[in-house]
Amino acid sequence: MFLEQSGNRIGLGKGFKSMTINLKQLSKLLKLSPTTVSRALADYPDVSAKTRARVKQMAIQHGYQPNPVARRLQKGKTETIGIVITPEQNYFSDTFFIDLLSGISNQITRAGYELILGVASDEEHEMQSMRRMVEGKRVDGMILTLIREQDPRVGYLLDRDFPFVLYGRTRETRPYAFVDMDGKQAFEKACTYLAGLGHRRIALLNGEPGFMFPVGCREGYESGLFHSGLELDPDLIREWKHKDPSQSSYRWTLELFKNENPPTAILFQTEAVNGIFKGLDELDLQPGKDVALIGYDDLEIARIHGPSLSVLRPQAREAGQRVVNILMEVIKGEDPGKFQEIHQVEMVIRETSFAHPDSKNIFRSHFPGLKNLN
Amino acid sequence: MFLEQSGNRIGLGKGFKSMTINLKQLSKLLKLSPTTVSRALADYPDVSAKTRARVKQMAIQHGYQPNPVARRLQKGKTETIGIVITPEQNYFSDTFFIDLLSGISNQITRAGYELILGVASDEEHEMQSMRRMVEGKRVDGMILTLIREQDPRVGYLLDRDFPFVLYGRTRETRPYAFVDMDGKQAFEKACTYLAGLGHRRIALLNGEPGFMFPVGCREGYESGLFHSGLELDPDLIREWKHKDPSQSSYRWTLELFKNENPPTAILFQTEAVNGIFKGLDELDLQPGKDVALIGYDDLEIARIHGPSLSVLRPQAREAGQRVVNILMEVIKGEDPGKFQEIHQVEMVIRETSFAHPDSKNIFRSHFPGLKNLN
DNA sequence: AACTTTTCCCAAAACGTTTTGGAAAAAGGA
DNA sequence: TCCTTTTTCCAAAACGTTTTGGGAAAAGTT
Repeated sequence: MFLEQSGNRIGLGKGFKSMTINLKQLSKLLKLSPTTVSRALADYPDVSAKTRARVKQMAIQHGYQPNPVARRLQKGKTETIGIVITPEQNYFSDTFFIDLLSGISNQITRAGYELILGVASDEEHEMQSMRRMVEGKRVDGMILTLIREQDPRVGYLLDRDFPFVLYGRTRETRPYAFVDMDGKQAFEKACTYLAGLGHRRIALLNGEPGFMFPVGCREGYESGLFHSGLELDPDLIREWKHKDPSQSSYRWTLELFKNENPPTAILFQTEAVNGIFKGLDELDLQPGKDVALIGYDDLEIARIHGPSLSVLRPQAREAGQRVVNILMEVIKGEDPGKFQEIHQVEMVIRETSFAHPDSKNIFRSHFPGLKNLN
Repeated sequence: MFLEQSGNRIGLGKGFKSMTINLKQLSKLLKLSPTTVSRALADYPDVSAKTRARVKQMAIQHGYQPNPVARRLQKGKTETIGIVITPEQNYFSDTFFIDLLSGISNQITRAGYELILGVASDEEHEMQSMRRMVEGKRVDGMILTLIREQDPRVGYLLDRDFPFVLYGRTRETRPYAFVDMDGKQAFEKACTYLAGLGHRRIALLNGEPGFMFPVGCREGYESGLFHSGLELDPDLIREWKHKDPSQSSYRWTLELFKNENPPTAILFQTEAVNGIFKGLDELDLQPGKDVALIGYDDLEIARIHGPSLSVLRPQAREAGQRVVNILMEVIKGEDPGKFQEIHQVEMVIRETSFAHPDSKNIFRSHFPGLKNLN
């Protein structure tokens, strides 16, 4: 009764902000030692059920929450994990990266941890931002994205035995933890699928070299061609740039069709879709009719252009959650080498991937002798 | 000499991670008290220039950095500021939001602070995430974006006198700090400009109602019409949705031109550009020829579609930096009401905003009597 | 009744800083 | 030389937790 009156109603005017309660104050209220209160809240068995209940009730009544900074100091952990993103990261283009981040963030919150964010304009600042976090003892672990084939960040972290998890993979012989999408399998599946629809000239508009992701895509593409009995034609492979996915993909699309034996299908990352559609439009080619398309990533733009885009759809949220769960294990001291996950990517067939009659005509015009188109 | 040998070369194999040095250890090395070392590094005047130099040199030699967690506890500050983003935030669509974030992040780092990120799936989780930061004493201040007309977050923070800065504005009578773009002035400028080019039917494809941003855009639009002696036609105003900017803007574009007296120009947020271009294409209208376009935000997609898009270009990076600088002042105890900034937005004229002959023809066909088109 | 075990609680130390309130030594003034 | 001022340093306290290492009381055991 007294408590109700003294605790909440009054003092609301101004000092509300400072009305946060202390462990010491709480323990005084309970006529217990701080030790016991702390242990009661942490469910230690050496505090009686009765007092534990009493403590907890009083704690919620006063809205007590342990000061995280103090706990971190005592525990010797920052309860924080770090991530550095870069604007170049056109992963940001649409829902994909935010989905990944969403999975990461939610899982981190669930663990009572914090996510600190660095934004770096280039490769050098990226490293600098990470070093600040690591050497400044600001985080317990790092999450790395947009991995390059040769990625100095990985070596750096391995050298000092600092916990980290990659979203993606890199060329590194020492064992490390990662979660990656099976881009290879995805592109192989898409390529085989298109071949099955009768396409014989399948182009690849791939991501920027230097990064690891396009490597898998290309492997899958080549493997898909091989298993379909098709030959690899270097002229059908192009790379768009991270800085201007639309412009570069537009340019490459035009170039692809200057080929005397142009493609009837294109595999690409969905970031590039605007450029491709513009290029095709300019060439008077209809997506899903004259040219089949399958994009990697199911972005919002994938659904706006003329016929809706068939896509390979990675589960970004789930991947983000796994990255965090794994990182927590690594922080606990588990062997990072044990955690190497490759997630399957589903294929969503929409309108751009069907072998249209016109597509077959184009095809025939190139190979007039052929009959069985499968 | 001895130091070189003992310090770096050896011990690299494994224990590197634990090779971080302490204030106590450092002071022992220097044969000084921790007090003096701490004060030397903080440039207090009561430590002699000689020892200060000695301390600093030893500090960098051993790579000493004060443990931020310990400092935070002692200083009673978290040295951390929080931000919560939501996937709905299609601000993420392209460079705009990442630019804002980049400005924020860099300035925070410069101040020696940390940026912690929450990702919330909806309005409710947004609040929840913020409360965790505030009531959990995890941050010294908050940055709010994507502000709604009635935004419960603002009231919440004002109620407990917690430092925060808005990127944007809301309907709230109590004084608070914000940085906002002058969307009103921008749209007024664009509208007036188009009117000056002879356009008499100017449409507005505005952002989702409920948010504050579209309010200013509309005000500017109406004001621009008024100053150009044009009448407001409610039929020329539509709103796209955050969830699917392309789809909804596509739909509304088609609808706009069902009007018996259709627009010859459209003002919109660039997020919606894909839908508009698709709609116009379907209607066989050429952007920059049959219809003038000016978008708000200079995104990468603004440059890919047929003619390059004229845009209103807010300086996101600068705004982000200002937000942080202001927040630091508010945290120090300055009156938030003193910090209310409205930044100008520049207009970049490219290809879609010129009054093309055809545009005038369309215009004439609607107002056959008129002569002076300005 | 005496001894052992279990239950329940707590005082003190520790985490790594910064700040407070001097104190010793050096320098200046008479 | 003695007193005052300035310079230079430091011991101790504090920030708010959690963990360590018991210790007293209660309950069991013989």
